Amino acid sequence: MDAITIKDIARALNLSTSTVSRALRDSYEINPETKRLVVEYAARFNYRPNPIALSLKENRSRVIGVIVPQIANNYFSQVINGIDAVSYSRGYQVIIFQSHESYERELLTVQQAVARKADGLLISLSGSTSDVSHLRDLQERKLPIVLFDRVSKDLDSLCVTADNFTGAFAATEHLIQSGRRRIAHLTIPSYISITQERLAGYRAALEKYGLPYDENLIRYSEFGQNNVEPVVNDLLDQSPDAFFAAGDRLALGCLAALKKRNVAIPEAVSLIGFTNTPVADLLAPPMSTVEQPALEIGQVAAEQLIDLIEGKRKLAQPGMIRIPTRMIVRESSQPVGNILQV
Amino acid sequence: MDAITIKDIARALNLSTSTVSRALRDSYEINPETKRLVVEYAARFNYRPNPIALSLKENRSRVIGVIVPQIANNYFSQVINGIDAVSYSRGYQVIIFQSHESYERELLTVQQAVARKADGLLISLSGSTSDVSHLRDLQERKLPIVLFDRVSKDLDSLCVTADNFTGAFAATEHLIQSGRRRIAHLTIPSYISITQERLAGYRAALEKYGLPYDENLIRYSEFGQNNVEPVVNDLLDQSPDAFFAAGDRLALGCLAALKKRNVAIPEAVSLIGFTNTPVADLLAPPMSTVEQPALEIGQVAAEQLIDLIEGKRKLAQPGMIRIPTRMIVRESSQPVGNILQV
DNA sequence: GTAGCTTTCGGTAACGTTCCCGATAACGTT
DNA sequence: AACGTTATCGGGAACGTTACCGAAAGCTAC
Repeated sequence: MDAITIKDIARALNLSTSTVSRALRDSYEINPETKRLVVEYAARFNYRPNPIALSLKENRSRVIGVIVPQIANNYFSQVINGIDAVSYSRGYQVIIFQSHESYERELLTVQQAVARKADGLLISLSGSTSDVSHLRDLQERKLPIVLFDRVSKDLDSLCVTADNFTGAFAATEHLIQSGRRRIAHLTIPSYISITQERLAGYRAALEKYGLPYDENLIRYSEFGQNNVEPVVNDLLDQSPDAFFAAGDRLALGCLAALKKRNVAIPEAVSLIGFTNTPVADLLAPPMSTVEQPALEIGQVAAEQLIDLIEGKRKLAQPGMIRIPTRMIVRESSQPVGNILQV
Repeated sequence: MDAITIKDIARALNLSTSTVSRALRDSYEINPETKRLVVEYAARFNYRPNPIALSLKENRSRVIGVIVPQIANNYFSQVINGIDAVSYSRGYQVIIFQSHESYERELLTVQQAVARKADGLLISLSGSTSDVSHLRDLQERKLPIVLFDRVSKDLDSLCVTADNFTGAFAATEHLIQSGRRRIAHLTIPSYISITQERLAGYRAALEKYGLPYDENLIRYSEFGQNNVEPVVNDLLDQSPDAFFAAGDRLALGCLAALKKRNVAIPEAVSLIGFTNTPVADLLAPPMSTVEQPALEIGQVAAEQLIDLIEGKRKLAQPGMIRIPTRMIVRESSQPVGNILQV
């Protein structure tokens, strides 16, 4: 037995489909008695409106497309949780796509989302995306888009990110204040906005304390933990006394590489990550981190997008919403003299 | 401008929609010249068939519904990656739903997936699900369903899980062989199948070595790291010399609780988890784990489901596919005398 | 030269739903 | 008594696509 339709109800009750439709939507022009009949019958046979038929008819779907580089990343899955919670409570369904850090896959998934008539898109750009014209096209076709985390200034859209500058500034300042002078910065490929913001925060902190900005201490690493190790090894030749890693994977990869080389943390080098892993204080040593409010970013992004979809906010009103970060100092970035106290 | 449809092409080329449709599907009964015209025009205006219209017409959607308790869990996100890879290459799209370990949410999401005309369902049961009649109903309506990880014997479906019994047996045996005698087992609520399988493996290993099975050493914990701590504290009163945690969250929660109580690992108690976290060897101490092949479970489950959907496998042919686990011994379960060697 | 075949296309219904336009009564108004 | 109003319902089209049925034109074959 397949699902019951409005036609089945109409046939069974000797009514027309339009009457049944109106009865179910509680239209004023239907006799209360008829309404009762229809509603009861529908309830008895567990009638559910077919969302596909509705999508076809109304050219909308009550679906939000979410495109992230990777689901298997605690940061993104927490963002998705935030998106999910808000969408759910406002009557939208979420479809998740992964770009796998590939520009081509991002293009494909965006097309799929559009084909599925998603009412709006929530996107964190892939690491290899440097051209956002595919998104600009969609925006010109009036498709609501909100970017989060990995945003781009080349697109006039609403963006929701962590306060990367302030977070990076605080992390760097913390390292400087705990006596570090040669602070390496490990970050992700550079088109992505967050890279530049964090780099700017790092640089601003150096400047504040009169430290030189040494390009040899900046390294870009591709994604994936395995790619981090050679970069870290390479950086060690510059004899840094601290690492500031600009991302989740980077921080863990950095930690793993340093441990493999038997570099003492925090005695030899200090380490602080820009991340969101819940196990940071279970690591060896417990890792200092700048925490991004992933859940909140997801919630805010979803709220903004749905406001956009429902016309509560005007389209093409770009802007940047920054959610504050929180620095958590743990053992990995203690000043050397203080280690025993911890 | 909205997306171009078959009608637009027909109008522009002075053809009928049926001709255009057939031309695009490369039907033999269309003049090659006409075909060329249509295909070129479609390519030029970037025509994409509307999947919603197709779903409505064919009562299928090329969509697989995946229902997991939580996305923000490395195990599940890896499974999803496996599902995603296979589905993608076989032309299916994946829609992910979260049950948030709630039976009610599971019911709801299943209904949504069905309403969206998912061609099949891939489900890992929620922790509070003890009744699977909602799934049995769907199965009787010929909807292909494959369970993974958290499966139920009350449903005659294909199941894909890790080899929980063998994995738990190996973990317990390893603890025994490294000199532990009072091995606590921390596990999740008991309706779920994996609980029972792992418990059975644990018990079998005890029996093999003539150790008593002490129910006081078995504890069930709800999900969420915060819920683990009181359970661990309670267990410590039974003076165990080892912990075998049956899940991702449990192992981490256990580690956190033990560290908080300053219980030395592995000197005082040994710890081994049944988990999938990529940071296990970065923890303090590096945590021994029984690794579940999450990616492979996802791949196999997706393959089985798609075979089912495409009729390559007969329906209602229940079975259990067990994917081997792999035990990785790290410092947290070293015999006390050996610690310094590591 | 007529029957039958092939080639190539068009028309229409159908999937489930909503919305617009009527239609039919019963009723009230003047 | 003629007309407008209200309450209640049905019919049809439309969303994009495909499948079935048919139909015209040209051809072959007897």
